[in-house]
Amino acid sequence: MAKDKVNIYDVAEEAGVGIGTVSRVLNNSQKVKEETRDKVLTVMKKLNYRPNKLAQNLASQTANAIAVVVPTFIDHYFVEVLKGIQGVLEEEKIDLVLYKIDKDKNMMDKILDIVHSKKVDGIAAVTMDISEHDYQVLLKEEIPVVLADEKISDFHSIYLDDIKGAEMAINYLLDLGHKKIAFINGLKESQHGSKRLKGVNDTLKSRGLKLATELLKFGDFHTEDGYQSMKEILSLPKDKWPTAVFAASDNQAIGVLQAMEEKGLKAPADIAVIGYDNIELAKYLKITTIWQPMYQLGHLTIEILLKAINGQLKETYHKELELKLVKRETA
Amino acid sequence: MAKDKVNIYDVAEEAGVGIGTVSRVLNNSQKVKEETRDKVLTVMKKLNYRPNKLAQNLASQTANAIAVVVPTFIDHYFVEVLKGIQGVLEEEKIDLVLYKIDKDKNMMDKILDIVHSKKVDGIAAVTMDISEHDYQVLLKEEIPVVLADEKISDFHSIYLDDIKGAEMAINYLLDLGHKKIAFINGLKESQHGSKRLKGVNDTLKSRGLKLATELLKFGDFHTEDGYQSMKEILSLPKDKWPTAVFAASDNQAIGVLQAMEEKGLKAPADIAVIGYDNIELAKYLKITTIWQPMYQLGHLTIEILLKAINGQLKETYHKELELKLVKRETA
DNA sequence: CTGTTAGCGCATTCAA
DNA sequence: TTGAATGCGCTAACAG
Repeated sequence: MAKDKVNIYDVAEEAGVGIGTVSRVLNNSQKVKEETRDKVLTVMKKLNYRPNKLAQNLASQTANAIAVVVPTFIDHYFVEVLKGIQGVLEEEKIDLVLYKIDKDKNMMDKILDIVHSKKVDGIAAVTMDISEHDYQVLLKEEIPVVLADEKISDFHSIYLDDIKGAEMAINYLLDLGHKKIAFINGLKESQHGSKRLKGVNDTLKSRGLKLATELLKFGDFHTEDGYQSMKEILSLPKDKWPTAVFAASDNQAIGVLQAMEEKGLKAPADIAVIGYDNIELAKYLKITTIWQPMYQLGHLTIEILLKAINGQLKETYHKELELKLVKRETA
Repeated sequence: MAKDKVNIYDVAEEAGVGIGTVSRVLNNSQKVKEETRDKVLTVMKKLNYRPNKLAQNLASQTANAIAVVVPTFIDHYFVEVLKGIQGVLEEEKIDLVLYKIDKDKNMMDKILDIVHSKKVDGIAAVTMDISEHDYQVLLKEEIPVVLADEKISDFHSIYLDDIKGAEMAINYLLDLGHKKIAFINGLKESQHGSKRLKGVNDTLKSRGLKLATELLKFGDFHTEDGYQSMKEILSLPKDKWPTAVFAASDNQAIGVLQAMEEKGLKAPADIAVIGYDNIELAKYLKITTIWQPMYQLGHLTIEILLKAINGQLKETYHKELELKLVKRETA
C-alpha cells in the first residue's frame, strides 16, 4: 500500500491531476472544483499522504512556527508562561520551537542564527535582559520580536513593573508598622534584582527609613537561596533581626519560613514574611505575596507576536500587566 | 552593507567561488583549502550571512531537531524532564520543538502529522499513555521514537515502575506499624493511577490488609486535589481515619498536610504522610517521599533518541530508572 | 580541491 | 478551474 515516501507528485498522479491542484486542495484554495477536491482528498487519505512542512515552508517563505527564547527553566514561572503561550499557539496551529539561551556574550549571535534560520516567523524573548548593544543589532533584522517581562521602547514589550511590585510589598509592611525590614533579593546583576532593589530603597527612603546592609541578601530565586539568606540573617545578634522580610520569590519565602521554623520562629508573630509570584503553594502555605500574572504574560506575548507577524501592528506595542498584593497569613 | 536576504549565491559571488565551496565550508567539509575557507568565512561575516536551515534541512533530508510531545505541562515534573532533555540537545546543537497533544482520539493523527512534516528527526513522547491501536500505526512509520515514563515493548522506553514505587511507600508505612492507610491517587484512568493502585493493593494484600473504599481518593496531581481529598477523609468519623496517608505526588501531600493543619493535626504524630516525586519543596517541608529521577529520565530519553536517529541502536532499548525512598519527617 | 548540475517537496505564477 | 514551469536556498553527487 502506502509507499515509503509519498509526495505531492504521487498524489497528483494517483488522482490524475497536476501537482498544482493537489497543492491547492492542501491550502484550501477556493479555485478547485468540489469533485476534484474530493478525489484528491480521497487519494491523500488512501496514500496516507501528509505534506512535508519543510518544503511547504521553504516554498511559501513562512515557517508556521515561532521561537520562544528563555535563559532558564524556572519551575513555576516558566511553566505558567509556557501555558499561556501554548494556549494561543494551539488554536492557530503554529509550532513552538523552544530555545534556551544563556545570557552571555554569545546570546545575540545565537538569536541571529535563529532569525536567519527561517525556521520561525517570529521570536518571543522571555526575561532575556537584552543589552543595549545587543538589541541595536536585533533591531536591524526584519523579524518580529516581542519581549516578555522586559521593556525596551523599540520593541513590542509585555512587562511587569518590578519597582512597583517592591513598592507594594514594602508599603504594605510599613503600614503594618514594621521598621526593620530585610530584603532577600534575586540575582544582583539582573534587571529584576536591580529594579526591585530600587523599589525597596525608594519606598523606604520616602518614609525616612533605610535598608540595613546586613539585611539585604542576593541569591537566585530558589528555595535554597531564601533558606541560606535567612539563616545568615538569623545568625546576627537578635537586636539586628528584622521584624519583616520581603523575599523576591515565593520559593525564597518558603526557604525563609523554613529557616525561621528551625529557630522556632513563627510568621507573622515573630517575623512577618511576604513573597513574590503567588505560586500555587503560596496559597496552601498561606504566604502573603505579590501576584504576577504569568499565564497572561505568555498569552498576550504570543497574541502580539502573531499580530506583528501578520502585519496587523501599526506601531510598537507596550503593555504593563498589573501586579496584585495577595494578603494571606504570613504578613 | 548587508542586503536584505543574503544567500549562498551572494556569498559565492562575493568570495569569487562556487556555491559548492560555500556549502563545504558551511558543513566543515575537509576538502577545502585553508585559504579559500578563510576567504569564504570572511565574506560570510562581512555579509552577515547565516544559512537558511529550512533549505539545509530540505536538501539534506534531516531536520536537526527533535519533537518533544507531552500531554500537559505539570509544574515540577515537566520542568525537570525538560532540563534533562535540553541538557543533551544543547551540546548537540539540535532544536527542540515542543508539542502539547491531548490524550484523545486525535492524538495519533497529530503525531503522524509531525512525523510526516519532516521538521523533526525523531520523537520523544513523554507520559503519552499511547494505546495499543495507536502505537500499532506509529510502529509502521520509519521515524525514531522513544517513550519516556511509559513502557511498550516495541518501542525504546525509559520508564519508572509505578507498582514498585507504591510498594515501597506502603511497605515503609506498614513497617512503621500502620494498618489503616489512605491512598490519594492521581487520575483514575491514567497508567500511573492504575499501576500505583495495583502496587498499593497488592502490597496491602500480601500483608493481609485491605484498602478501605473511603480511604481511596482520585484526583489530579495538584496540591488542591490532595487538599480536597484529605478534607473529605477528615470529615469521616474519627474511628475511620487512617493513621497514614500515601499521596501520589508531593504536591498532593502538601495539600494533605494543609488539610491536617487546619484540623490541628501533625505529621507524623497524628497521621503520617508520604509523598511521591521529591520536588524541591518536599525537602524544605521535610516530607518523606518517593524520589523519581526526572532529570535523568529526560536526559536518557534524548540520548537514546539521538542514538536511534544515528542508527546506533541495534535493538529496542529498555531501561527502568530506579526509584528511591527519601526518609524525612512526615513519616 | 573546486565549479556545475540536479534534485529536496512544495507554492505560485502564467497560460490554457 | 487546471496543468506545467519556475524557484525557494541548500546539499550532494559528478566531473574536472
